[in-house]
Amino acid sequence: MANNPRKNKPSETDDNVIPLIKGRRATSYDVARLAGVSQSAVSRCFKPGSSISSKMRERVMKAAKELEYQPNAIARGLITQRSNLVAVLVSGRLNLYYPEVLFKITEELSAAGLRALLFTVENEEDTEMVIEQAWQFQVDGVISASHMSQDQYKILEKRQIPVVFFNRYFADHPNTVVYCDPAEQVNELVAQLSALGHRRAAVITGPSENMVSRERTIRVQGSLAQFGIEIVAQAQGDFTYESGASGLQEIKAQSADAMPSLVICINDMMAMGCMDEAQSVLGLSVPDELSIVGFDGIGMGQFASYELTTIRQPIGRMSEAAVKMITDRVERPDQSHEKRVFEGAVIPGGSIARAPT
Amino acid sequence: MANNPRKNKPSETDDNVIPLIKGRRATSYDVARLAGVSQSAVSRCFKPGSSISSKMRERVMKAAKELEYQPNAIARGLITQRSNLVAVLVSGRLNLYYPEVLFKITEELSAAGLRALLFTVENEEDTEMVIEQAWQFQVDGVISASHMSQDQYKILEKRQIPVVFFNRYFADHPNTVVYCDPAEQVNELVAQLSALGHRRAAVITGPSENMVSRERTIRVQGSLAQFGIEIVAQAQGDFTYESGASGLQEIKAQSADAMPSLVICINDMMAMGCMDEAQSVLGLSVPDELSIVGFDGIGMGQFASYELTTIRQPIGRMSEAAVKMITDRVERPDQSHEKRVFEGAVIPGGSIARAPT
DNA sequence: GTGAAAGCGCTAACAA
DNA sequence: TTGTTAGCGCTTTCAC
Repeated sequence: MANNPRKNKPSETDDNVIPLIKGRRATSYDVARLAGVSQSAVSRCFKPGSSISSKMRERVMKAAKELEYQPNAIARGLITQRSNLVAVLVSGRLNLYYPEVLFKITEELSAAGLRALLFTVENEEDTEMVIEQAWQFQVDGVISASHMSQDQYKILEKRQIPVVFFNRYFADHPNTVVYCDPAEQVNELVAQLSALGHRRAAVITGPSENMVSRERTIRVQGSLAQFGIEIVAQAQGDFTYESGASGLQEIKAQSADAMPSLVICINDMMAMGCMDEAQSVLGLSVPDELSIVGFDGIGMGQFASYELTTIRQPIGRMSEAAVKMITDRVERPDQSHEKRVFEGAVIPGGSIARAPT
Repeated sequence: MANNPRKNKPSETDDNVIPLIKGRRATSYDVARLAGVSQSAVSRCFKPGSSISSKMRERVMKAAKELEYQPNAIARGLITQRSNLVAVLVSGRLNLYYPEVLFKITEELSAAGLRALLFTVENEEDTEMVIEQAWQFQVDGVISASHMSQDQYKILEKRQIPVVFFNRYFADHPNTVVYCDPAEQVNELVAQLSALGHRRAAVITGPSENMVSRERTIRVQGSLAQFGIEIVAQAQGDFTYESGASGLQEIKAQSADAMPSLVICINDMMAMGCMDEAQSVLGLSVPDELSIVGFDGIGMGQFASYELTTIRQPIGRMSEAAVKMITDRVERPDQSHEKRVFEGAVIPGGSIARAPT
């Protein structure tokens, strides 16, 4: 760096000649010099809870303000081995079809003094790259709301980077997880549907490798069985609007003789696609001829065109929990794994009615 | 750091005693020692385009792989004065009502080798804080898709942090900007509407302090005037679905005697709210009794319940441009300001029809 | 309570 | 081509 004349510890001669090179950001040394104190004193002023006299603090802060000094988080991270960066992994689909999640997580991280390093992940190779990037940037932790293989997780584990899974986990490998298991609410909702006379249902699931989809599907199947409602057709979607629409067509094909009176979609976005397809294409009125329910509780589901009956996830509390779990594990890396399970909440809507006779 | 016995340049005795402390991440020194080369040789291997022999590279890479070494981006950033971090500022509303934007920007940043440090901004004070945070983290640049005052911008300017504004700019202050001016497309669409016999229109605007809203409103007003279409009512919304709905009510109140045959909403989300309100609450059929158009071209607008006629922004190309402009200015900070203006594209939909007679 | 000094992991002169 | 060396800006002992 010969072309940068700057030195961390300026010589006596520099002292008066160059109070502050124009355009260069002030360092703790600049502040120290201006305040006439040692550099470590400046450092202490910016570290909460260090022993320092009030006159010292005052002098330093005055100089700092004058130079617009703010500690360099990168340099701090280098020495403290804490970057205050958390990698947040989301898939494009998640963000498009459930934007609330990313938003809430970022807010909670921010409230905890952490910054979100955002990564969008579309496939396994992306995840691979993202893990390396996160490692290079010394992230303190990872919140993963996208797909991650067990092998990939093991890399993070070996590197001792705390990971919190958001709405997914490995059943056969210990991990820290926050998710929503709406078992009770599924029962509650299916009970309602049963009381409304529904006896023949169809299900539109998400991708088979997706945890959330699998869990919800199992809950739904269990509840339907318990209430004696038959599953006459089942289609697999990919959480998108379009797949909700095509899913309904598939259901129709599967049950050529008699359509079910109820379609349970494993997320709201598919439920919306399904509803539109029913009304616009198949000419089935919702809810009079076909009842539809979803999962998630996304904002759009409540638009007047849909008024979707659904089971909401407590995204705010889940995000808060995820961040808390990360910070806990950053503080104490030996902390054991933990699984925090939240309940859902049935959101009544206009998309269900008494089964047609 | 007395409890960390590690030294960057290990003494001879360390050499054999501690090949690699368990659980600690490998540094370039560890790799150098294992490969039996100097530390700077390791550094060179990881810097593309540096002169190094192939056998050296091979040896180093072998050792690096063995130790799972990846260069520390934080330390690198400290010395190169380049963090490879770009602050991305979005408002919660933008992300909820236009999630494509954040997604695209992040993807493009990633393709350019930059990481997105995500900040959600709700108000002026947030922006203030975010600017300080970004400064502390030594971000190479800022992409702002949320509100920022001119004073706040000047802080960034003084600190020589390149800023690219996404769909907003200061008219009276030089700045670097990417935005969409759909002047042509507004004309094109209004011409169509005129041909369909519309003579009385209403407009639902966004917040008056919002650039995008103001620009679009002006374009719309100009075009309507040009085609001799009267604006019989105008309501102000805040880009949300709800404000689209209430906006229509306000329009109805303003034009008690005779409703307009056309409502132009300044974004899609309000258009959707407006459409739902028209059909579900006011019992006005869209498009037969009321034509509605929007702006943005969000995915949801194309759902079968809406099939919104709208003017799309080329988000992908705009994001690409924004990232290019940032990287250019990181390379050469003296680069002059630039304004890249994109056109829109009319997306035909089912939300407009011949004006009722 | 304060300052001196070491060093976090890396890059980039410079010398060999 | 390779090694030596001097920092990047900060935190944290350790003396005083």
